[in-house]
Order: sequence, then structure tokens, then C-alpha cells
Amino acid sequence: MSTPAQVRVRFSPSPTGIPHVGLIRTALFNWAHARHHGGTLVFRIEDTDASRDSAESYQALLDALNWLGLDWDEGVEKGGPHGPYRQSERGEIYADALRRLIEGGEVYESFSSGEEIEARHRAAGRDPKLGYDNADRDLTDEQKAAFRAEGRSPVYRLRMPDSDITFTDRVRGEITFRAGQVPDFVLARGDGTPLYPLTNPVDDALMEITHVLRGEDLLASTPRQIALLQALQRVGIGNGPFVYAHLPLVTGEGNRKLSKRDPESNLFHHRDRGFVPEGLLNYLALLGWSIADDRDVFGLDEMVAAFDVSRVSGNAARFDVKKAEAINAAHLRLLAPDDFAARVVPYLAAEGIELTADQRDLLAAAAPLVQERSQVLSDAARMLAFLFRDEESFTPDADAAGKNLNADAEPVLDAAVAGLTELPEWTAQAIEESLKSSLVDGLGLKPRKAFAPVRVAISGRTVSPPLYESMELLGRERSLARLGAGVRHSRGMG
RNA sequence: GGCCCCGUCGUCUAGCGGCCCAGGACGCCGCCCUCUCAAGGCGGUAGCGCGGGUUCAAAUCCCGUCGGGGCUACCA
Repeated sequence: MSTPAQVRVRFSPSPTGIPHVGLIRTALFNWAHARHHGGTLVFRIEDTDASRDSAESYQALLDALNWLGLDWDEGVEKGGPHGPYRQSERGEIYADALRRLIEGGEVYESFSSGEEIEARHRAAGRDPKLGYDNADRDLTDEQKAAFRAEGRSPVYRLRMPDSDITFTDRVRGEITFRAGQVPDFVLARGDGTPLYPLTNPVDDALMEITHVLRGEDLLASTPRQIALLQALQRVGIGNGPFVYAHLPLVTGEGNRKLSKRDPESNLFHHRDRGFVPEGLLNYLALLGWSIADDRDVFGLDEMVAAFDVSRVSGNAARFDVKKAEAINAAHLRLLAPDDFAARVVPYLAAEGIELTADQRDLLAAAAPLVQERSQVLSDAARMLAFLFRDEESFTPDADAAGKNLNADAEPVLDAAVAGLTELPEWTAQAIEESLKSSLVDGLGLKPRKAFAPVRVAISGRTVSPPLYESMELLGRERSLARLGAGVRHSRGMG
């Protein structure tokens, strides 16, 4: 595909709250688009609302992108020829743009209050929710002076063109907004504070953005931006409108836009559960895009090679935790064993386990046992935790113990201990033979019945790494100690 | 209410006029492997919202309708 100019895209969040998966999906698509075309990704911060922006949110954004490995070429923390990249530091630029727009007759002062606008609609028998009625477009100097004399200060509105606005959205095709449907809108407050509708297009123009990939929630504001971009061009700023692509919304239960209230909207929630960047990014890529008709597990490099915005779907996409986990699980299995083990470490720490050097080796030996049975890294940490707890602090999961370390379990565990104590060598194979002979053959139990109490006594859980291997790694002494503790627990239940 | 977007299995999607009595994935169900939970393998379940056109032929094009969603701030 050929593109006339060098591709320049941007990721321009406002630092409010915790990074949302929908926001990150947008970042990913912009990143992929830039990388696919060998273009430039600009990372700009839209912090024009001091009351909502926070330094923590800004840090969280950096943290998110760094964790995911989504790098940018120009922007905050990096600089570039179009800085500064935080809107809070670009006040003079917006003031200048506004001044030129006013001098060029593109923008006018508006004194109407919201109540007045509604009142006019009611008086005329119109829907009061119609929005601004462009009533202040041609105020005379005398009228303006009179308003000022009342102590009122005006807002600045862009004079919208009286012609249709049509553009070709890269994902949705041609979209037209009829003339007169979009009211003149506010670019800056009376005190001159620039607002998003002004700053966003001004920066896109100045930063020479060529493609805007953003959420569908911004689709309705596109005609306003196009009109502004054209006006800016007339007063000597930028080259007019560029290509737009509105990405489908990411929704939650009930097809509603995923709200900040939903835990799955929180990027860090997924990181905390043990999604790896590869897995989460892969899943996010699937929300509106597909790499092939028969494949959905792929890496970032493959995405970059194949990405094409025009193949993005227009349908809203529901964030499905189950599928996200399945994709993540596939990536977990793709990891080299030592890499997998290393990534589990922080999740063990979250369980309160700090590893010693010896335990590091133990982890390296044990991690492969759970690599294929984990969906997220915290699964692995939970299954492995029993290996790293000393006998004083080890306590089986209450639920598992209640169901499996009961009166019925006592003879089972006793028999297991008896057989295991005398075992000449402590290997998984020897353990297996011993347990089968003492429990299955000796007590005539079904394997299900026989191994459940042993598993819970040893690992503390009903789902664990393979039992015999687990016991081998745990060692004879500790295994017998836990079986003994299991016996005592069982008596307590009897 | 107005403007705009969207409408293929429960969910994410492939499909861009014949290759589709619709393919993949997740989920769900079943079976197999196992004298261990799980994992894994195999199989199954389930969908083109509806009504009109256009065409030899429509999931694919057009119109209508119904449904869902977004926007509608001196937030971004």
C-alpha cells in the first residue's frame, strides 16, 4: 500500500485515572499502524483540565506503555521537533492559534448562557436539547460592549461552514454530516483557557499527523475537527484534514462501553493477575481486527507485518475475560522455561514468598510442571507456592482441606506415610509405585479417592502440579511432615 | 428527541455475488488419554435480526424496518 507522505500517528491520552484497556487497544493499533508503515508514533499528553489530570495517572500511562513494550518515536520523556508534548506546556501555541482564528474571522465571541439558549429553543417551540443556536454569530460591537458592561465574558466559538462535511473513514467508509447539523462549538473559555476541541486539532496539525486512529466515541466530533482544521489552514496553520479511522468501542457486559467501574477495564488488573504483555496485546488486537481466518495466536512482529486499518471491523467488541485468558495461556506455553520461571517470581512475591538462591533453583525445576496448566502467572504462583513455604507457615486451602482432609482421609494418609517412610529412593517414579501399591492396591481405593487427600496434604490445593513430581521436589522429610499434618487435620475433623 | 455508527454461532471474528445448506477461536457439552487434580487429544452444540427488491445466483449490493450503541459540556 502506498501512502504519499511519511505516516505520522499519535497516541494522545489525557492523564485521568487508570489506563483503560480500550485506550490501550487504541495505542496498540496506532503503534502497529506506525510500525507497519515505517512511520512515526507521537506520544502526546492532553492535560488541559487541571482539575482532572494527575501526576499519578501520567506515571501510570508511562508504566503501561513500558510494560507492554509499545514504544514511541517522539513525545513526552523523549522529545522531538514538535515539542513540548504536554498540552499544559503549550499555552502560548493555543493562544496564538486562537488569535489568528479570531483575526481571520473564523472564530467569534459568544455570550449566550446555556439557559438562554434553551429558553430560545423553547420560545420557538424547538427541542431545548438541540444545542447552541449560533445566535451570537454576528453580534455588533455595541452588543458585545453591552454584554461586557453586564460583567459577562464571552467564550470563543468556531463558525461552522454552511456546507455538508464528508470524509472517508478508513474503517467505516464515507460519512457525511449535513450542513447545519453541527452547531458552532466552543474552542476556549472566556478567560482564554483552551479546550480540547481546539488543542487536539491544533496539535495534530502542528505535529504533522497524517492518520488519526481513535475510538468510535469520537466519531461525532470529527466534522467539528475537520471544520477547525480547514479554518486553521486558512490562517496558515497546518495543511487541513487528514485520514481518520474510528475503531470499534470495547464493551463489557450488556454491550455498554466498558466503564472504569468494570474491573476488566483496568489494564493493571490484568497485569496483576499475571497476563504477559504478549498475551494481553494479542487479545486486544483481536478486538476489532484479525490476522487470518484460521488463527488467533500471534506475536507483535506478526501483527506489525499484517496490520491494515482498513481491515478493522466496525462492530463494537466485547471484552471476554475467558478468551483473553485462553490467548494468554497460549503465550505462556510459548515461553522458554527459564523465562517462564523468571516471570513467575513477582507473582510468588505477591503471595508473600521471596525466594532464596536455593529456592530459585527449586523454582527452575518446578516451573515446567505448571507452565502448561496456567492461564495467568498467578495461577502458576498459587500452584507452586507450597514448595516455598516452611512447615510452620504451610496451611492447606481451607476449602480443599475441609473436603479432602476429613475422617475418611486418615487411613489413606496413614497408609501413604507407612509406605513412603521406608522408600529406598525418593524419586517420582518410586513415589508413584509406593502410593499406588499402598493406596490403590492396599486399601482398594479408586485413584480419585486415593490421591485427593494426598494432593491436598502436600500442595494445599485440589489443583496442583503433578503429584509425584511435586513430592519429589518437596523432598521426603517435608512430604512426610505434611502428610503427618494432614493426618492430624483429619483426626480433628473426625 | 436530534445527529452518527453498527447488526454472521452465547462471545470475538472469517466472509467483500457463485468456492458457504457459512470457516476459525473462546465458552459450553461429550468422548479419549490417565490406576492422580489439571493439562492435552478428538468430536459435538450453536449464527447470516426481519421484510422487500436487484441478479441466473445474496451472508455478501440497494431500500425499508426492527434492534443495539455512541455523541449531543465553557470534560477529554
